[in-house]
Amino acid sequence: MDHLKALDIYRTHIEKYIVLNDEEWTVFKDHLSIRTLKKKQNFAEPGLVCNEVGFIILGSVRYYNVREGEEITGYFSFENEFVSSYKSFLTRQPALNYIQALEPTIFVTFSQKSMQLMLAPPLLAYKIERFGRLIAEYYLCCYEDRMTAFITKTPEERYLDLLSTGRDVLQRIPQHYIAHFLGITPVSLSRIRRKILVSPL
Amino acid sequence: MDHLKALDIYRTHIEKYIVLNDEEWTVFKDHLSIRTLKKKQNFAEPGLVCNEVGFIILGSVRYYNVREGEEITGYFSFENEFVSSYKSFLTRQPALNYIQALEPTIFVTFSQKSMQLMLAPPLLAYKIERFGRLIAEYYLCCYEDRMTAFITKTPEERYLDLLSTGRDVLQRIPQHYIAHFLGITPVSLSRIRRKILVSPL
DNA sequence: CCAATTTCTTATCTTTTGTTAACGTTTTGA
DNA sequence: TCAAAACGTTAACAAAAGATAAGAAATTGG
Repeated sequence: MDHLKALDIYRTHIEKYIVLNDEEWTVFKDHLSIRTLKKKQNFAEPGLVCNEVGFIILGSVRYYNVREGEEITGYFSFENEFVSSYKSFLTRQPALNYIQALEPTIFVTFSQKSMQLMLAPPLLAYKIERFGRLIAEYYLCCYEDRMTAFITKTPEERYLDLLSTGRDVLQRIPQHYIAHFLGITPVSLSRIRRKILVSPL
Repeated sequence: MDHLKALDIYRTHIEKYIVLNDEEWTVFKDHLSIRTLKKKQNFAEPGLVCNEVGFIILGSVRYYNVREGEEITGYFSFENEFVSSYKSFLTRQPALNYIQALEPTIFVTFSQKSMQLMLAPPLLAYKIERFGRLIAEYYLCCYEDRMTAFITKTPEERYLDLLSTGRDVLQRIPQHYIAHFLGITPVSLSRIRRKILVSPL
């Protein structure tokens, strides 16, 4: 995967948010970097401000917190999704969570500083405001769905939802990560799976 | 509470997001409405697109879903907070939840249509893009905190957090609403409260 | 002011979930 | 390739939470 190819993919995907002409893209592109992580390396970690918003070209990450020595996985992201400890990025407060590569992962990233520069009025400001708005809205919709599921559904239902909509998530991710993502323990998820196997639906 | 007073309060509060000069305010103001709800009336409901973003001048609301005939309260908002079924507002898909006034409540609102009009390039567009970005970011930070608490904390800890940071929430809201907000049943919350009373800290 | 409703607590019983540990399988990395 | 580590399942027990019901207290709405 060479850099130009990665940037092309990025440009194509953000066209859902903002369409840049060649002049704008030239400026924007200079604010983008390629970042690669090996498996288990961190994109973000607690105590450090997350200064970047990434976009996964290839690979995947998990978001997790450490509580009483245990890792609790809260979320995953895959190809063509944005990745950031976004509250930290926005507020410049230290992050509370790790973001860790689950496999060798290639990102296109821009920094908080670049965001500020591009928001300063010359060429791109207007479109970057929109870009920032749409990224925030994208995250917000994810969170709203997830929060609603937690309030109104049982762990078993959330697992079944994941089964039906979950693309290849369940194949690519260790099951005990999925368990925490669902808000339960790995043992409990194993029980739910057996129950479903025995009496499917 | 007369309308001019309410609009003044609104203008003051949104200055955290965008500062409008008098000309801009004049235009913006024409897109604002005052909406009042009696106790138990709905700001939004399932099946209908939520076409407004409100801001509470006086009063409070709860967000809730209905599941198997039971109302499950997921969130609250009070004075000086935005109110909307925001994903519905953004996507123009029907909302999944009710938003109900907990007491007689006064809102300043703008509509989806106004948002679109103000985003169309003449005077305000740039500032409205920013406004939209900052509202989305505001919501996103709320959601991120809440989601993290759900993944990493027990119901008892979430209740203690609410006790320490909860302003007057606990005084103003029936306890069984709080219970669902914490992700547990009212009976269970009652038990947690007793446990804390018996052995505080 | 008072009856009706809502709210909170408590008790009992049931179900679900967590904890710990054991065991077999799979994956990993040197 | 092979030993170590990670992973998933299962069992047994403990702890937490849900369901239901009853009763007291508080609030509400005529």
